[in-house]
Amino acid sequence: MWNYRPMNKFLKEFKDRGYFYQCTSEVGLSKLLDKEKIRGYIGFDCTAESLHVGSLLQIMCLRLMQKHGHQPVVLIGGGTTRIGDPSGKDKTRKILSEAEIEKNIKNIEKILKGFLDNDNPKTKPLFVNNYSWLKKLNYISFLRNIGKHFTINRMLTFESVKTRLEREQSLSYMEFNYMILQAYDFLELNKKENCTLQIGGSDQWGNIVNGTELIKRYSQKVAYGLTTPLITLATGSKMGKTEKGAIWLDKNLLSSYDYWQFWRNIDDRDVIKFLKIFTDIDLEKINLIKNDDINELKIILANEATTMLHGKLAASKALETAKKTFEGRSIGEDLRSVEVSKKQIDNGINLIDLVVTSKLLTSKSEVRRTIKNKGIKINNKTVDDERLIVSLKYFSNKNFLKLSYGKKKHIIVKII
RNA sequence: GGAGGGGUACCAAAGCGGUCAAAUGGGGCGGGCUGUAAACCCGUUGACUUCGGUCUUCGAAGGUUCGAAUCCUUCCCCCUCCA
Repeated sequence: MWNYRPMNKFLKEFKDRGYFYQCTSEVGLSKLLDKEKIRGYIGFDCTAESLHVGSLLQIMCLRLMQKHGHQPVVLIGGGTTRIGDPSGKDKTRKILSEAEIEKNIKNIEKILKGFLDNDNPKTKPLFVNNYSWLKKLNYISFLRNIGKHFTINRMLTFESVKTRLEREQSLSYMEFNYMILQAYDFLELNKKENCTLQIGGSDQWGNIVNGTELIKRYSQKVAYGLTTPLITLATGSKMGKTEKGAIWLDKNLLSSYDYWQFWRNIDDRDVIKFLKIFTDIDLEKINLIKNDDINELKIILANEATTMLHGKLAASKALETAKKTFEGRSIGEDLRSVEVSKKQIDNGINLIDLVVTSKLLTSKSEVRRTIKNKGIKINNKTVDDERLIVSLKYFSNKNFLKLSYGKKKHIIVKII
C-alpha cells in the first residue's frame, strides 16, 4: 500500500494506526470525508451482557471519527440479536429473552458512552436501536421493496451461508434473513440519519457490501463500507477471550487492576501494534518511543488503556499495586481481598479451604496439586505442606495476609 | 430411501471384556530460566480423601457378566458413498 494521492486525514490515520482492512471505495470515501463531516455507524450485537476487548477496535474507530469531527452512530442490534448472525457460528445461537436483551442494551450503551465524547454537539454519538424499525416491518411490503433486490443465488455464495450449508448444519430461514436485515439497517440509517458509512470487522464485509448495494439500488445513493482486520494476539488466539475468561470492558465483570494486568502482560511482539490501535498516543510519539524499554512501553499501554476505560485514578492505582506486588513484594490496595472472621482464624482454618473460599482455585484437588507444584504462597513464602493450618501468626499486625497462586494471582485475606 | 463408518476428558485422537480415571499430541495451569515477555526445560491436567482409598466419567437409556469405554438391545446425533 502506498499513497498515490493525498488521502483524507481520518482515513490516513485509520490506516496508519492499523485499523484498515478493506474499503468499498477508498478514493470515493476519501473525497467525501474531505468535503464534509459525515455520520458513520458501527453495529453492536447485544447477545452478551457486556462488551469485551474484542469490540475495542470498533470502539476506537468511533473515537477516531469523533477526533476528526465526524459523528459516530452506534447501532445497537436489538432487532438483529433477536435473529442471530450466522457468520462464524456453527450453530444457531440461543435466543435471548426480551428482558435479557433490554438489560444487555442498557449496559452496552453505558459502556460505549464511557468511551466516547458526549459533550460536543457536533460529534456526540447517536444511539439507535434497529429494533425500532425492524419490529414494525410489514412482511409483504418488505419483500416487495427490499427482498426483490436480493437474489438467492448471490446470498448462497456468502461465506457465512456457504460454510453452514457445506457442513450440512442447519441454517434456519430466520438466520438466513440476517444479512438482509443488516443491509436494511444501513439503508434505514442512510435515509433517516444520513449515515453514509458503515464500519465493521472484516467478517462483516459481505453484510456491509449488501448494505451499500441496497442503498445504491433502492435510493440511487452512494454509501461506503470500511472494515477492520481481525486482531489476533501474537500467540495466535483471538483478542478478548483468554482461557481465564473474557477481558470485559466493565468494572463489574473485570476489575480495573485485572484490566491493567491484561495489557501489562501483552506479548512483546504486540506492544507497538497495540499502542497504535488501542491508545490515543500520537503516531509520531509512538515512533519516538518505540525503541524504549519494552516493559516501560507495556506500562504505558496498560496505563493508557486503563485510563480510557476506568479513568486516570484507577490506572495509577493499578500501576501502584502492580509495583508493590511485583517489585516491592508487598501488598497493593488494588488487590482483590477476601474476609474471614476472627473466630474462623482462632479455630484454625486450613489452607486448602481458604484457597477455595478465596476463589483463587475452584477445587480442593486442584489446590493440593498446586501445592505439590509449589504454586501456593503465603506472604511470598512457598507452602509445602498441604495440611497447613492458617492461624493468627501468619497475619501481619494490620490483620492481613497475602495469598498467592502462581506468580501473578494475589489476594489479600483480611480478618474482620 | 439403500450401504458403510463414527460419537472417548478443554480440543484432536488411541483403547475395543479386568492391569482404564482412560495412551499420545495440542491447549491450559504450576515450577525453573527471565523481564509480570517469548523460546526452552520440568511437573501437572475428574471430584472427595483420615493419603489406605472412595465416588462420578467414554452420545442416551436399558441389558449380559463376578467385572463394560470395550459385548447385546433400543434411541439420539454426525460423517462418507450410492439413489
